[in-house]
Amino acid sequence: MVTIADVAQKAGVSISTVSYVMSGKRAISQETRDRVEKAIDSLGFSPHAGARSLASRSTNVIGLQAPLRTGVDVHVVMQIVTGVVTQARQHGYDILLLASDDSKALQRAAKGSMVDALLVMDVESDDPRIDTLSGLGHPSVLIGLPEGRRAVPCVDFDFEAAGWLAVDRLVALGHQRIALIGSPPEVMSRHTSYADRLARGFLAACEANGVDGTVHACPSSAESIATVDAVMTDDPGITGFFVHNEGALPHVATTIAQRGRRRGDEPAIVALCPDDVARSVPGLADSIAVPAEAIGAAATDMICEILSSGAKPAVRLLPPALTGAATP
Amino acid sequence: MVTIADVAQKAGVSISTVSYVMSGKRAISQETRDRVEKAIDSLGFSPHAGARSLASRSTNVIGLQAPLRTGVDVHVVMQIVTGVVTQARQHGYDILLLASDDSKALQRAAKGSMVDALLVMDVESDDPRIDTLSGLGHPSVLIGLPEGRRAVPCVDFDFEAAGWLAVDRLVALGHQRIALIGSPPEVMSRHTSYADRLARGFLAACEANGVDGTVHACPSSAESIATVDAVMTDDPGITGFFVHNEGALPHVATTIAQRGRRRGDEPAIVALCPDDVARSVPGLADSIAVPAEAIGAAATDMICEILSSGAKPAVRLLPPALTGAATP
DNA sequence: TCGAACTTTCGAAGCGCTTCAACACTGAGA
DNA sequence: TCTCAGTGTTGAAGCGCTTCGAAAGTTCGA
Repeated sequence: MVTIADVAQKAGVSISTVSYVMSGKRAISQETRDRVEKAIDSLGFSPHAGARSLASRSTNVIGLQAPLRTGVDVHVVMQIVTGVVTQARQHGYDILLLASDDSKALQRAAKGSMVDALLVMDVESDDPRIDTLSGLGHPSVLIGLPEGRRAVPCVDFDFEAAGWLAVDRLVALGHQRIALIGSPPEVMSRHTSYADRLARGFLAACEANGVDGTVHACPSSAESIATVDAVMTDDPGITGFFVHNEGALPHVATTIAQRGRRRGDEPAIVALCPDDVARSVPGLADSIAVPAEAIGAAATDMICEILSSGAKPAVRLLPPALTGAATP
Repeated sequence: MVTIADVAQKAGVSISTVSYVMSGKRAISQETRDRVEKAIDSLGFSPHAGARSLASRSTNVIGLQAPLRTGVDVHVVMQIVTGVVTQARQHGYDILLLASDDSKALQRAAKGSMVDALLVMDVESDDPRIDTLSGLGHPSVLIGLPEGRRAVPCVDFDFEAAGWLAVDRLVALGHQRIALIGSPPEVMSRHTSYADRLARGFLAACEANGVDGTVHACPSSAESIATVDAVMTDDPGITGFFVHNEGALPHVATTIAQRGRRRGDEPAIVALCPDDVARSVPGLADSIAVPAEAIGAAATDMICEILSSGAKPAVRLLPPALTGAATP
């Protein structure tokens, strides 16, 4: 293993000089700097992360707690993680993937000085991890928006605004009765933050626009077909659909189109999902992109800012935007 | 921060005794052990990971290079990662998620002593990372099966056997003309290892069974519908389908069923995908589960074994198994 | 010419842990 | 009684790095 001492010897300087060349924390003459850098390159030196973290009391690692259970929204989770990892590297950080999504894992990472900060995904309204985090003394950012905002920095998509946007669009297309085909029943009934916020925005917008809006939980498998069938049978007047359910989307889109054709009207669907998912489903009027990768990147930016400049905790909601009609 | 010295003082023993209690590397009397453990608990001590890695020259971290690009097989990637993370924790390891999927990232992690070993996913037939790995001096396991097996340990699903199994099943169901609806064209044309192996097994089994088999690349979006349409039009005699394309599966299943109904026969589909994906798609005859989580776990087990007992590199292929008919 | 004020480089003290050699005991065998 | 093996515990030497205080060298104004 090449150590900083080897580099120092080769460059004919002291160990501390090498260290200062690398960190830039003290002025070093150009000539010396060149010599040291050449030595570093030619020896292929890279500093021992453990030694560095021991001496500097920081690891340059961020812990990421991601919901690894398969199920809803794999694409979204994946893209958020991608955004986090990519952006972290930009800032010179690496990502430690935390296993279980409990408080224990967070504590282990923090107290063992394995990470400088923590990023927690899939936060629920009354998540016990929030308390854990505040007791930990490590900076942290939540991806998600818990109820009764505590003084914890959060980053999320503005689901409420997305609800409004979808309704506005469907109304503009001339639809008077609108249904939100949403998350699976288990997500709805846990009152997961994003599902609640979406429904809230959706219903408020319906009322503001003077149109009829209903919210329906929907399994994310093929069973979604039955759900949609039931909705369309119960109220044949519904012609506008706002779908937020990645797994169900292909089934739902097909079903709605078929039944619409059969009864002779033209239902419209606005989907809320990542862009590439929308693109792979035919027959969508429009879609609202969940900017999953951007969410991950934003959360990472925020935590890096807190780490470097001690920035204040803040809540950041990324605004929704309509994407033009997808696959015809 | 609580250090080992605090624990030692509280327990009235030396630092080294505390260390030996934790590592179990030397005999310690039960009485002393109890006292130390009580001190550890009451102080909430957890050792500094950096200090530990500096002194012991091992990090208890495994680097995982996962293909984070969205696209094909998000579920599979996700499940493999889950398997890896979960199993690693069982063995006392944590996972460092490597950003870009190039050699640089591997070198950075290894040479910086950030990890004890490397796990590399999505390996292609002639992947340059294989050479990088052998030059690194760190144990590593590939998830995937590169061509011309080098002396690198590999874990993967036995795609070739899966090809045989699917054909056997379709033949048993009475189908005489069979099509493999496979990966997207870009995957096929890169000669990605798994796609090749699947096709090889499929074609060999067709020949052995004396049935007609053809292989078709297929986009993983709704465009897959056109592909299947074309296949069924070109050769109306094809009634058995073997689908290995997660994104296309819902579309393909629907299309095949519809056209089959229209022309009055009963095509059968065997899908190759994770179990829960299969369950969410209606109309599958059977499916062959890709045991993604098990693959991740197996790879992790293998690398841990190499780390602990210096086990020999080996290739391990997980066998396919038919899962009973899915959603009716 | 002298010292103040810089600039550039260095020495050494840790950071918190592991581990080796060695020490202090105990009990058993000679 | 003395030695010897075995058991349990300790002191101290690092592991490779950062960083502080200070030394050495330079420049400049008085």
